[in-house]
Amino acid sequence: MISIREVARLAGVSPATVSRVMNGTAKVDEIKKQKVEKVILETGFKPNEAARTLYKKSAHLIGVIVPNIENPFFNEMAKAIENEAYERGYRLTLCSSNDDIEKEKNSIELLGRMNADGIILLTNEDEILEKTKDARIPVVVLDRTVKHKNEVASITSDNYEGGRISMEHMLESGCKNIVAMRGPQNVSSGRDRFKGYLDVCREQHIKEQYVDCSYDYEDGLVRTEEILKTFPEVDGIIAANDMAAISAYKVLRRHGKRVPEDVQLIGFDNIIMSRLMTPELTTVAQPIAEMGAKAAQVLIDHIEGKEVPQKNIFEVELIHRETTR
Amino acid sequence: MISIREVARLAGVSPATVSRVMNGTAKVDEIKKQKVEKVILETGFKPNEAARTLYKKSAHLIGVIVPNIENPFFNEMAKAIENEAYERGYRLTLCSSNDDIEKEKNSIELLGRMNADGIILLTNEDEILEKTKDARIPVVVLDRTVKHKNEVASITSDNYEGGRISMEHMLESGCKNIVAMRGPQNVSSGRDRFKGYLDVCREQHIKEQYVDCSYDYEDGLVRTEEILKTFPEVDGIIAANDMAAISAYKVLRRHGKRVPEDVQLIGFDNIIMSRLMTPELTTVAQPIAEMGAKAAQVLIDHIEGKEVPQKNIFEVELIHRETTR
DNA sequence: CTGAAAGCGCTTACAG
DNA sequence: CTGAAAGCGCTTACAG
Repeated sequence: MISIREVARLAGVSPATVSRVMNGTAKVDEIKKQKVEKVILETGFKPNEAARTLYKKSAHLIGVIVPNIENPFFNEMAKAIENEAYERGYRLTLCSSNDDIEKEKNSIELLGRMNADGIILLTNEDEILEKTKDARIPVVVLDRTVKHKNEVASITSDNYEGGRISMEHMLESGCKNIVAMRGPQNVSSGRDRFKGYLDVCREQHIKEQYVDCSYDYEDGLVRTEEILKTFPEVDGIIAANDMAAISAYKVLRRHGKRVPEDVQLIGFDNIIMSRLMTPELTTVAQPIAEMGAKAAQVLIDHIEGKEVPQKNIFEVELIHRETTR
Repeated sequence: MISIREVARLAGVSPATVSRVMNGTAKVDEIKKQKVEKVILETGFKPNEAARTLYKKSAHLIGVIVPNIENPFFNEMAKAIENEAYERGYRLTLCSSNDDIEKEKNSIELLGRMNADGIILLTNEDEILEKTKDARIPVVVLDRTVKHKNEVASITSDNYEGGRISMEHMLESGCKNIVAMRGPQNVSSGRDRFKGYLDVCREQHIKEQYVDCSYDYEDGLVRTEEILKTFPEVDGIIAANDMAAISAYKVLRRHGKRVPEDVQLIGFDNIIMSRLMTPELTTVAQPIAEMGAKAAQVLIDHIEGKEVPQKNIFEVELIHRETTR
């Protein structure tokens, strides 16, 4: 690999001048500038990022930490973050624990060693929070609210409103016997969605009916069985998220229930799969792409010294498709 | 951030000794060693990777280049690669073009600047091949055969056999009027699968029937409509891959066809979604996780100077689920 | 076994 | 506008 020194020699200037031409950091005599540019083109010279990083203490790198990259929701988020970060000249490294907290901690440590500029956290683990805290890197949290003061900002959607919308829609669709899956209560999305559901119940004097459920496919299977056993008269299921709704559909079909004729079904998130499945899933959409982009924007703005809003809440929207009337 | 020099000072040794303790690259007096380790622990010192990379000209970094990360197949592959690479102490950066060839080329250039150690290519673009060639980084190709001599090795599954298996299974399942989707003919997987199908047709004196189809969901929708129009008597569809099968199922249902009663359906790949959907998809499985792991192994072995097998072909397997009898 | 020194390839005060 | 010099934080011959 050719170095800046070599380029300088070929162009008859100093390395400093080559650097200035490359980065546009100072005025350079037009003749010399063109000469340097010519040499760079001819030699295919590419500056060594490690050297730059070493000097600047910034790798133009953002770490994204997700609980589980197999989950399409996180996957789509990561994609959105990546797009925005790329536009702004930052790269991404994705750290997924897959229930392996050690790996996740390692990743954060590595992020520090690699001179990462910031972290976007989609995880709720307190251990991870600790780690990010002493990594001394700015953190933006996505899909949950701020917990610690080292966290610069949070990006969420209006999960409470989403919870209300899904219940209201089930009611409007004529369900008489609705059962909700209560999502994980250790994350704000789970709590807020459920609270929205609950408030509608109270306002309409409907008795709440729910089972607990995580956001995973496997658990969705188990919990739907539980619903069918506990509430055999159920005619509407509010799933914890789209993934659980996909499980619910499968279990309903296995039990010979037609959707939406016998049981109506609504998800949450609007992951891509919700549209690919047949029947297409009615769901409450979070603007996943916009949220991811916003997270990247806010983090990078902060890295670059700008003021950023601490709270960023996105609106949700009912996507009426085929699993409800 | 504290540096190695500071650690050395606190431990009363030279930076060289600290380095030797950290890396275990030379014998160090036990007393000093313990002292250094103590200081490292207390200070939370983490070596700066940029400095290391600069000296070693290796970032322990592998680039994975996929045509489109939205495609679950590539996604699952990347996941598998990441797991294996992580075990071996390498990180990954994912480069996805999303039809943006400029972005992809930029990514490869960046890979070079970042002192990446190797590249795993899942793409077939000739322009990309050129770029990787002059990046002078070892390349392993996944899911297609070697084209250029700068490519160290290839990892594929037995697509030809898979093509045969799917056709044979449709026949055994009693289909009388089978239509195949011919996958993209510019990639070896598409060509080989189709050839397998074709050979079974010839051996059994069956007239071949097919439409062209890409590996995408959207195209799958269009092509299935085409099948239904051109071959209204169809009772078996061999999809180009699982994604196209998911589309096919949707279109079949829209036309009131029952699966598998009226039309049987088989996919290819065994992506996770094929099991999540309802009905669960019969498919020909490629061992995605093993293939990804192998790609990482072979590449890293090569980076580390070992001899590696040039051709690595994995067996495929029929996964009989609910869309065929 | 160990330290001083050189060097990896950049960038940026500093002096002119 | 421009170059010589110092420095970013490591690692590894080299000499002892």
